[in-house]
Amino acid sequence: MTGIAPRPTLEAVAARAGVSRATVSRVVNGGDGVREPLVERVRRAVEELGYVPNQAARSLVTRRHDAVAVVVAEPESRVFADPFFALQLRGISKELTAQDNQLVLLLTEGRDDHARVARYLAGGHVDGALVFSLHLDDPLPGLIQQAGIPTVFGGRPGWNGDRNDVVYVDSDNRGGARDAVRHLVGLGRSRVAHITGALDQTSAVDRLDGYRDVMGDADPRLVAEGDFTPGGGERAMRELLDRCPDLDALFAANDLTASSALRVLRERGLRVPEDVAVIGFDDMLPVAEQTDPALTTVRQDIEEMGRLMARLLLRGVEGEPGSVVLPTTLVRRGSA
Amino acid sequence: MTGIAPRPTLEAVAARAGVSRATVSRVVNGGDGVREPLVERVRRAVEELGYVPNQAARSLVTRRHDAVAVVVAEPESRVFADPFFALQLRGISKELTAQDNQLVLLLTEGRDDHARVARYLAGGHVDGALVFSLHLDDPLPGLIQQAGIPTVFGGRPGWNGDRNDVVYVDSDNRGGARDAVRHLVGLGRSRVAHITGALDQTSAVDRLDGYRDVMGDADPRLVAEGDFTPGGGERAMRELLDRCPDLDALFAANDLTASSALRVLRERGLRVPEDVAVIGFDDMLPVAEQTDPALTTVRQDIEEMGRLMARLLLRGVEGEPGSVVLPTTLVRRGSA
DNA sequence: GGGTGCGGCGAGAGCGCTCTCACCAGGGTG
DNA sequence: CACCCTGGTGAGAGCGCTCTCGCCGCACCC
Repeated sequence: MTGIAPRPTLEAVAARAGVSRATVSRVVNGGDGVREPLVERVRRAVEELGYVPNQAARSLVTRRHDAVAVVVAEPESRVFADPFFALQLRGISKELTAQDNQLVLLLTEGRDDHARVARYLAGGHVDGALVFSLHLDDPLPGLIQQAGIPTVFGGRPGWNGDRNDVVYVDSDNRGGARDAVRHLVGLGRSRVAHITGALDQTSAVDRLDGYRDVMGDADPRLVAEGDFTPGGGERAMRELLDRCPDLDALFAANDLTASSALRVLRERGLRVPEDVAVIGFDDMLPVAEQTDPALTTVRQDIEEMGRLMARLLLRGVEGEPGSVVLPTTLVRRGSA
Repeated sequence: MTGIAPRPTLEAVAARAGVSRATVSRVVNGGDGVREPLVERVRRAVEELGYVPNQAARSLVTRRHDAVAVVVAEPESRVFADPFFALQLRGISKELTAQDNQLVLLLTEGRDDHARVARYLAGGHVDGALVFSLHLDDPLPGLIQQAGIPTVFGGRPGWNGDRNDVVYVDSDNRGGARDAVRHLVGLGRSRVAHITGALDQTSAVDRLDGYRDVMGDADPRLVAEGDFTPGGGERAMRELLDRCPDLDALFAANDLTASSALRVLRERGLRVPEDVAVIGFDDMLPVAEQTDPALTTVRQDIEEMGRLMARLLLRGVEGEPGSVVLPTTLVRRGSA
């Protein structure tokens, strides 16, 4: 329909401003070492022609891309229906935008995709990668490390400790869990139960560890395994009530779990918080605020985690000594 | 730490295979017009050297990028905590991956970002754009159309009709709403209320229109304005009950709204579905299945919408006559 | 006044690829 | 036997940019 406007090149701008290509390039890239009147003339020419640098040409010589890949391994669809990830993505996007970087999103579906992602990353299309490693046995992080590009992980990767060149950003899952359980104990509760998350994820393991830090191994029957989903939470809660009808508090591994637990408790005629005090984890607003009663929970600043991941990556992973663990805060509402 | 492996070039592969650069290029790009033995030799050389084409160099000459931008205007943070978008993104990602395209995610925060996005798109970094235009007064779609790159919209854009060169993918919001309301009427309900979505979004307007298609303008007091959020749903439900205590059914603009309405109804001592039958919209699983009773709702295949958007864009927008509206289905659960 | 230094600018190479074009077989055709 | 295709291959230009290098003019100093 419309004639495609031929995009102006550096050459065109140079001609219009009456200078060389090199000078235009200098101005476009910050203008150091060019005298003011020339800078002005070039700026005007750029403006008038609507010049936009060709990123492909630029990358070809600089070998930089001003682009970062965000890799999300998604073995189960559950992960993606999770506002958690969306918020983190948002934080990442904000930071990248602020630094004039683009966000290339790589979602993987199953094992076959791993090779594809690894090839893409190794292919030098992006300057770095932000990786969400969700499961302990996920081969993806390893493949990516092999690709040899700067990488920051979201959440502590499973193979912990043995590789100290790994940079990650995580919440203080263990500390947050401790705070929650201590709060319950401070309320005078002594039979504090815990529904874990999916234990192939470090966040779930860390939260369980936090619980144990306070409760010790007192009564192992007070711990039931969940999987972060409402369905798993429901099952675990029933299990717990059958095993330990005398429990007087619950620390759930996340808000979704806590929310289903709340339903089971009501169904059994137990009052919250009078009979059983309940605390969740995440502070996912649509969930935590809408339960009845509203959920006391451990807040983690998810968006900030994302932002930090991006910042760490861009500031150059090499310089950074290690990882960042963000603090959590207990948010008191009605349930405990 | 490690010596950075110098990535092999076409030249290197050509040398190893004993052919010219041109021939290697041909093989890498499909191998048409090259005789079998040569193809084999080149393939082996590629394999041995671990050659990966340099996308920047390629784009420089082809002016293609094999990358598509996904633009999400996000005036409110609400949008992003929405699984809706995540699912669509997933569909898009699957389709793009299948076609060897990359997904560049552009999230906009407020007005200032619009110019940035427009510049990026006009800058020819991507081959096309998928745009989620959420609000009627959003200037972004206009700006993007100006950028002159192929575009497919997610959801019918606000400025409807007057531009028939606009391609979009949408659910049959109006038809789905009709089905829902008809179902309620079929249940013998006559006082069917409606809580709308945010009426600056076409999906909300279309669902309201669907409601009116069945109910006519009978009793305007049976319609209350919501905004797709739980808070708005709660307020609207109270309003409705105060105005029309005799209502016996509710069609809510989405599941989140329906879910809060359910809570208000219970709080007022009304039974669902005996006293008031309730239907939502979306079939967002974590929400719709976890309410009490489980929510009857209008399902839209969100992931398929995303996939279709990508397909439409890649298949060449020019050839396509127009837009696609996907059907919805009523999912019966306990609430109606 | 002639060297020396230095900062601003332009010339030109070259990043790794695609694509046009010319070349060169080899096999039909008149 | 000269001719023309036709299909496979290589040579080479050039995409738009950055960056090194060398030149030039202008102090500055001995």
